[in-house]
Amino acid sequence: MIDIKLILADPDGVKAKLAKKGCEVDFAKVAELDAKRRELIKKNDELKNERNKASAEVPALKKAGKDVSAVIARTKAIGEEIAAGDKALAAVETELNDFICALPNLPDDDVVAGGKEANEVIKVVGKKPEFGFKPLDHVTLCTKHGLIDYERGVKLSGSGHWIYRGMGARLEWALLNFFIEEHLGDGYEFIMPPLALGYNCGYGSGQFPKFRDEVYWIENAEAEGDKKKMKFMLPTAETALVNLYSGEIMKESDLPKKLFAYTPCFRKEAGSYRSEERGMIRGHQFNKVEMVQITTPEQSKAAFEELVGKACSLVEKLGLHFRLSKLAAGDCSASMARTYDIEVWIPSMGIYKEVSSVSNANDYQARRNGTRFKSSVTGKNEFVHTLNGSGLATSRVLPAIVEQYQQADGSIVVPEALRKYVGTDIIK
RNA sequence: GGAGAAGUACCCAAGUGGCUCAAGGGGCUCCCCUGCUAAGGGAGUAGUAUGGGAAAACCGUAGCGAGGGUUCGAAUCCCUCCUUCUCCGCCA
Repeated sequence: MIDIKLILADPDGVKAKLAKKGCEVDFAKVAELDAKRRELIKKNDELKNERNKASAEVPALKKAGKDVSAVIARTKAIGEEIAAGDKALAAVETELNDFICALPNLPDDDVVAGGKEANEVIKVVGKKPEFGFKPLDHVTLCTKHGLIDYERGVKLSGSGHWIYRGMGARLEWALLNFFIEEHLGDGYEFIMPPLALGYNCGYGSGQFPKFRDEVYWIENAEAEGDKKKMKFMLPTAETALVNLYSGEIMKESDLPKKLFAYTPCFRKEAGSYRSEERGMIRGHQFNKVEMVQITTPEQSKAAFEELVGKACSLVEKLGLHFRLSKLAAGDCSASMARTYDIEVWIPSMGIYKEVSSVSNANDYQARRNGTRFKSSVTGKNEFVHTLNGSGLATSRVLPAIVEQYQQADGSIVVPEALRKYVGTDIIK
């Protein structure tokens, strides 16, 4: 969430930044509510002070054998006033909090305004493969080689589900292994989090309340109506990892914290199907290795570059043609100040599809979930910065590999980097 | 899933309604005395969040696992929840 102090100090500046994301806001209400809040706190604190003092007289008076009924009557009256004040304060704070929490993160200064159309391609790596034959699409190729069983996936769990089989499962597993080894080599810690998370994780990562309808909820029949008892299947490991140290004060010497996790990811993806997205371009469950860094504010820019570099390096080592785009403010997700996407070429679709999205949330997520560290710069507890990047999601890498590496005879060459995991050079 | 016990600060721990706005240790920090390694003496040690204040000072408020409640007053009594430990049950 955005620091309310920043909103109060520079409402127009914040407004201008949010406008880059296409978000129109009016902060008059915030100033008003905050003034009301302070007034109520002041008044209530004074009343509490009065009550504490009066109440402290009681034992002394009792000891002296004096009548305490007058004091008690007075404190009782004050108590009633405090109760009313607390109630009013809670209402104001809830209203204020709901408003602030609904605001997206501020984009970085160098992130341009606008939506998808304003995205900027930063670099292109490799070339579109040229086939001396009519190339097949990945659905045909995967079916032909028995790599993916689309039909039985649907039979078991409905549309948007598929089954990796045989060499397909080995290829998928090889990708995951390859990513994991790379991250281990870079000194990142391997995390295997729970796949079902509590509401607080969704909130702390900035995905809730806005996206709470886009995840799968596991309902607890006995806890019906109680949100806190319900769990949801994680839509990305980011949701778990950025909450790892929530509510804690980290040591500055432990930062930057470099983590990665392999998890399946579960998403409803309601209404987002497009006719050309056949096969495994968009599914309800897919595998992803996610990188997360938790850093000091000073470290976060370098950490972002590192994550982008790592993600690019993975695609590059797989020998795939891809491009790197810097997203415009409106195309970054709500929690993020900046995002770079890596998109890999899918020949059959004639477009680039995202395989990695690297983002810096700055302190937006940390403010929501309360992750801080003792800063040697300010001497105070400061919020950390959180960054995340897919490294990588497999569901589009595998189609890209299958399509980009297909041969005239229909066989598929296994990328060099994966051979030791797959156990073969070519899938025939 | 069931039964019992517990959760107090960096750690251990006292504390069943008001001289506890949390005792006492340990540890840590500083000072003194000794002296180059030991031992002793003294002081400090509730972080944090938040309101007032130009303010580093200073004055309040909240805070004893979390959230409610009772009360003039709650670490203490009541309710709900979380976590840990012990035992039982179930189990891939």
